[in-house]
Amino acid sequence: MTAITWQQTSADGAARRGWLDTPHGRVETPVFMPVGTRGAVKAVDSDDLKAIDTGIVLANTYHLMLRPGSESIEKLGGLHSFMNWDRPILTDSGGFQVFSLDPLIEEEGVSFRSTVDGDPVKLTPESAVRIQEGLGADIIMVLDVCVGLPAPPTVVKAEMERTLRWAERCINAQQRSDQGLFGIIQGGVDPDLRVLSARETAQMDFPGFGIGGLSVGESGTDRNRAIEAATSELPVDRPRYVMGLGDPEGLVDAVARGMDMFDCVLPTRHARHGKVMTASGDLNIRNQEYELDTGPLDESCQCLTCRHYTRAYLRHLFRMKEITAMRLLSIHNLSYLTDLMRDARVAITEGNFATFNADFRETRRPGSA
RNA sequence: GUGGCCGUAGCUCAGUCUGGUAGAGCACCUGGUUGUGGUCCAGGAUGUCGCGGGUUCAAGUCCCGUCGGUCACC
Repeated sequence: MTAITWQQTSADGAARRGWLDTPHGRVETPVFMPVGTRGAVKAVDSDDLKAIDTGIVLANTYHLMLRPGSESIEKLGGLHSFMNWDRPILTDSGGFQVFSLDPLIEEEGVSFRSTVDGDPVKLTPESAVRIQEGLGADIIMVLDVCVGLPAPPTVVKAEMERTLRWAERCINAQQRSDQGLFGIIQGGVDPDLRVLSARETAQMDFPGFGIGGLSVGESGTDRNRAIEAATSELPVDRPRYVMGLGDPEGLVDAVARGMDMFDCVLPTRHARHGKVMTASGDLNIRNQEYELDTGPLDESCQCLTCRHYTRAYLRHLFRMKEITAMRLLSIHNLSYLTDLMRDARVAITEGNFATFNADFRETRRPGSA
């Protein structure tokens, strides 16, 4: 009995719908997972997330190991209890920080300088697993090396191979049986490397697979090709998680190619910067054109923000840097992506995903509003 | 009343000594941010240089006058 299982409930072309079962319940896929780096999705709380119908959230090993420390969280009863979230949680391993914080990478592990106090911090495949076991998420990730693109092919290949070696070490380090450890596929935008990485990773029999190293500046065409290459080698009965992907078009592209899970800071970060995702395209709430606009952010949205507040009011709050603006815009953007995935699931079941995809793209086009 | 200082973009002010394309920060108007540092970056619009006269090829800058503000002293 593995902690994490996934089963397909319907499909339309390559797109697929399913159930992801975890110790904290079932999540319908495809699903978007809000990012709660330090045990909180910025600007919103767990009640807000439930109102949005968030099924699962992500938290971050690197940030939580520094503060408050996984030992503290373990003593406090684990991450679920700590953050008052009784639905599934996925923790990222710190692999992305390998990319974003530019640490020293050695075969043993990676060495960072702490972003909190400047102290040297080391993360190895074994310690990444140990820390994630202390945090107690339902799904944990292997420590990988995410290479910034573009990068020399030799570097992409070498770090993809290092990720494979580290994946083995993570499996050997795992002690808890009530968590699902996902492997991560690397290989940049080279389809051959993606195939190789996926084949080797799939042989390790993980209960699910992350596709990492994307959404780091590559074109949509390159990303889709990399996803397709990786998928060709992945088992059909395991969930596929595209790490860091969050732009609406990218999500639908990935769902069309059989991807099941996504996480991204985009909806919440954009919210804090005034950018709003809507069915008729993105808009910037600080723009002057909304000064006297009494409509909702998105006519087709039923979120708390769209039910109660006007664009004019939200523009005012945002320009005045009122904390409430961040909460309300975050609620909306998270709702938009959550609802987009819900609509995709329905379309898959009804067998009209292609129509859904075409309509989505048409209405998102600039000026179509 | 006398003396000093100040008056330049919506705001706060550089630039005046030593004349040579009207500037900065903030604010304003746009764009960017993908396994999170509420940041940051990039671009754009903005002028009766208080007013009047003079000197000069050329004045925000030098000279004279004047108006307004402010401080000190009577």
